[in-house]
Amino acid sequence: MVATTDTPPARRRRKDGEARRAAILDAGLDLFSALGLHGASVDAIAERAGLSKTNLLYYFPSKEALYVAVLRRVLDVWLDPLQALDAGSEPADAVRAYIRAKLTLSRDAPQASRLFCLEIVQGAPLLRPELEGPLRALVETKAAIIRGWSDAGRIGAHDPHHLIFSIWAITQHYADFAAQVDAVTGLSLDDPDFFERVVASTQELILAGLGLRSGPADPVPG
Amino acid sequence: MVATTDTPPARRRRKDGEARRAAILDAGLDLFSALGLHGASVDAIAERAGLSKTNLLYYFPSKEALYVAVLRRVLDVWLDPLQALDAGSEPADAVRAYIRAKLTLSRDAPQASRLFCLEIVQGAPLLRPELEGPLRALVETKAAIIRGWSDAGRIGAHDPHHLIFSIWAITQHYADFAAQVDAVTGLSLDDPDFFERVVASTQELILAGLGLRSGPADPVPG
DNA sequence: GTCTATATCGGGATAGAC
DNA sequence: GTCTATCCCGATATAGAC
Repeated sequence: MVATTDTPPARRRRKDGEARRAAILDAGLDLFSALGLHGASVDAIAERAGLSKTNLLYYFPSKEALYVAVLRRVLDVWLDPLQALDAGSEPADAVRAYIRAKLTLSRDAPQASRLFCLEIVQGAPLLRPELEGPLRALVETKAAIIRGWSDAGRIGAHDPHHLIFSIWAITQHYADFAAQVDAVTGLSLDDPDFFERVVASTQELILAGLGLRSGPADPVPG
Repeated sequence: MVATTDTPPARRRRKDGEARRAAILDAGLDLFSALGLHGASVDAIAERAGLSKTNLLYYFPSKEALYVAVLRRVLDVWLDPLQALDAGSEPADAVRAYIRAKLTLSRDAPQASRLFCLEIVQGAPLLRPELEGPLRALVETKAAIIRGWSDAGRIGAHDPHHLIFSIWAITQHYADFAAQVDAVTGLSLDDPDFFERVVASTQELILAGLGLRSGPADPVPG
């Protein structure tokens, strides 16, 4: 088939290719997060992405290569909110904002959270270097900020690592264990009311742990 | 070793069978928790359990049947500590004990925690009924106890479900995300010192959230 | 870039001897 | 209860035409 538009064929093809790749990555995230690396088949991913199995393997040389590509993309989203936690803000505001950002991510990108969880639970065979490098460095930076706050008496003394882990654990729980939360309560973060209650409860818990009285609620964006 | 005693052959054989089954279940837990249902092969499980693949399939009719058996066993261990949380105790003592029990489980049975996590993250396809039945009922019972405490003014007002989820999330985090905790801190719950610090931090955080401790976490009152 | 056809293989499960 | 041999299917990946 020839190019039927006046768009230069080369450019056109490349743009389609990018869209195709993105669709494949999306489909991969869907299925890998639900079924695991070995539970998801290339065939099923291809079908969801709207192309054939062989065609998918034209874009990614192998299933594992696709999996790694999906995972890399997830990790980027992952590190994002923590980057934003900065020393300049008031501690209570910074922590509140961070909790809301993490829970928003759990609501809007639960599959990314789950895939990340699957990978870590299984020992992070592929992610280990990323965790020991960039993640560790980032956590140390932020831990230093928190320690600075407590040294200045702006928050109570608390192990910064444990604080960060606790926030991660609680906020990601609502994405990773959504099936359990739903089974027990019948609710999910997609319910706006429930979402706000979870945000408030988590903020109260963490701020109380830091010895900060829970002040006025943070502004709801939107 | 052969049966050279006067033990009746039938009884003896049955006892061996039970031991075999247990060995298979152990091996299954090892591999399923590390590789997932589809990632672990019957062959590998059999090898770890010290028998042949076909022989394993004499004890369990199929891979999935074995997987379910492993999962059921995990669930029993799972529900155990929550059962122990009772209304009679002082709230602070009950919560402290529960947190310690859960973290002890995370230390001593991390694979069980991880397998459970894998299953829930993937939507709990097999466990759903158990979650909506027994687990939900148990949580409701315990939530009622907690609500009773806050109604009586013995703890601050706090959503009981969120409290339970938070405790689960934090305590299981140290088993399920052990790879990440290790990558960031270089420590694990197997380190007795680290274990005690995690117990103390978690207890302080949760108790503060319940209003059972005022101000920053400071073990020395004064 | 996309298709059809096919090579190849691992792994779950069964048959039947002992 | 345990073994050897085998069947069979699904799934990854490749070859080659268009």
